[in-house]
Amino acid sequence: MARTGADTPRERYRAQLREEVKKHAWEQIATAGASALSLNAIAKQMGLSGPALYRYFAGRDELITELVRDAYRSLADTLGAGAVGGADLAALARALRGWALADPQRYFLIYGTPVPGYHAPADTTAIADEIMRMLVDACAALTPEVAGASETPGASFGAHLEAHRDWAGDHPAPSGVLHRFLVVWTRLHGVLSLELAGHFTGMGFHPDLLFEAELDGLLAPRF
Amino acid sequence: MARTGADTPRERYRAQLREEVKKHAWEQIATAGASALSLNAIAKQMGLSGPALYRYFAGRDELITELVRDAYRSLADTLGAGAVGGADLAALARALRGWALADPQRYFLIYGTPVPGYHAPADTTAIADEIMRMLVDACAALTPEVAGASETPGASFGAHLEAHRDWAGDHPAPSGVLHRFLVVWTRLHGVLSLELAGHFTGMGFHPDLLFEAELDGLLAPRF
DNA sequence: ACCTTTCGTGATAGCCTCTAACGAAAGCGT
DNA sequence: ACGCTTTCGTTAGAGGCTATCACGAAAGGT
Repeated sequence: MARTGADTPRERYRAQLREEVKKHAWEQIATAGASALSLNAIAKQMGLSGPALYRYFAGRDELITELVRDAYRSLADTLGAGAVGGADLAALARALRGWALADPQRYFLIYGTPVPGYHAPADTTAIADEIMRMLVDACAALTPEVAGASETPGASFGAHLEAHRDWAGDHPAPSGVLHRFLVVWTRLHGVLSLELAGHFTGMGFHPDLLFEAELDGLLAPRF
Repeated sequence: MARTGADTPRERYRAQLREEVKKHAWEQIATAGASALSLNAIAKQMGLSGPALYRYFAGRDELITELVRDAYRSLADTLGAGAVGGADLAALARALRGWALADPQRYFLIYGTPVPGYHAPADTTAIADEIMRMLVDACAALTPEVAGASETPGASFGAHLEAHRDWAGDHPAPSGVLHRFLVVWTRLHGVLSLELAGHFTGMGFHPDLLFEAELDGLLAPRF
């Protein structure tokens, strides 16, 4: 199968120009953040004049949505490549960190400050689910037998998840695994986002060691 | 002492108008995010015309910086009020969550996606240090005697912090406490920011229970 | 009552998004 | 190879924004 569904030369050119626009967009985002993304400036950089790009993108919002989609896709592919031959949570976590450090603003485009009005389209959230599923799988592979008993004593969150596990779809993981996944997700995002936002700069310690320490705790039988 | 250093009626009026501008700014931020903040729109809302506000704020950036400062100040006051009579980490954490839920965009203005070029002024980071110090104090109060031994076996991050504890200033806490503070900070931020960003919506479970579960782990002798 | 400082205004430049109308170019079918 | 049709890129324009400037008006201080 052809990777791009472009038979006619027009669609070919169209897809190519769209990609070039997105390339410039990522450069702008990396250097000045997503809020500074200017469709007009991109047109100038490409030697085009102003409204030309509106033949290819309905507007700034559609371009950003496309970038969000590509970011999710890139993360899913990176995690998929980082977990070849069995779901290894440690490898997944380190792949996530590497991907985030390669372009912090790309990470923030997905997991950063949300725009109050914005709602991601269905196909984007589908990729987000795919990412979450990979992490759930890795968590399930971690504790295959004692999965249900890895709860912190006194905390009834596992029981609560038992009654609210619809979001996991048809995944056969016990609720203890789902709990572990949520903890993995939130803890990794916590260290990563603070590091990427620069809140550790000037503190002196190495953020990767903090990340590894948290990861160690996540891999333990009772997290 | 007077709370505002406004003796003359001009300074009085000036401070009052600045506050009114900030009030409208917070409303805009809460409903459309910080990137949609418009100095011009605020002027119109106040019955003023365009450039009038430039008598009171040097520009959009200065207004946002002022809002960031106020947000830090508000959080520091909230945490300070939530920890009267000894530093209680659980109370501090719940006060933090309540403050964040009251205005998610205000939380993101501090801990959200950073603008690549921006650097906070010194007095703002001073309030940030004050907040961190309150959390470090609460962590120190948690484990007064076995503080140094609460490390995860195999993870040498505590030893690393021993050599890089300059950021803690003159705080007498052992490195184990500093490690615990970092873990508290990153974990609470992890759950909170994902909840505030809406990444849990549609999942069915109650985010406060997840928060409480994480907090439970944080209060344990070995986190 | 005067003088000075401050305030708010309109005008202007430059950036942005996005729409509309027009001419040019390229692909497509015959 | 020729014409038709679709698409492309352009300029012009509306409306919004930040920010600066110069001017008149208002208010405070002496």
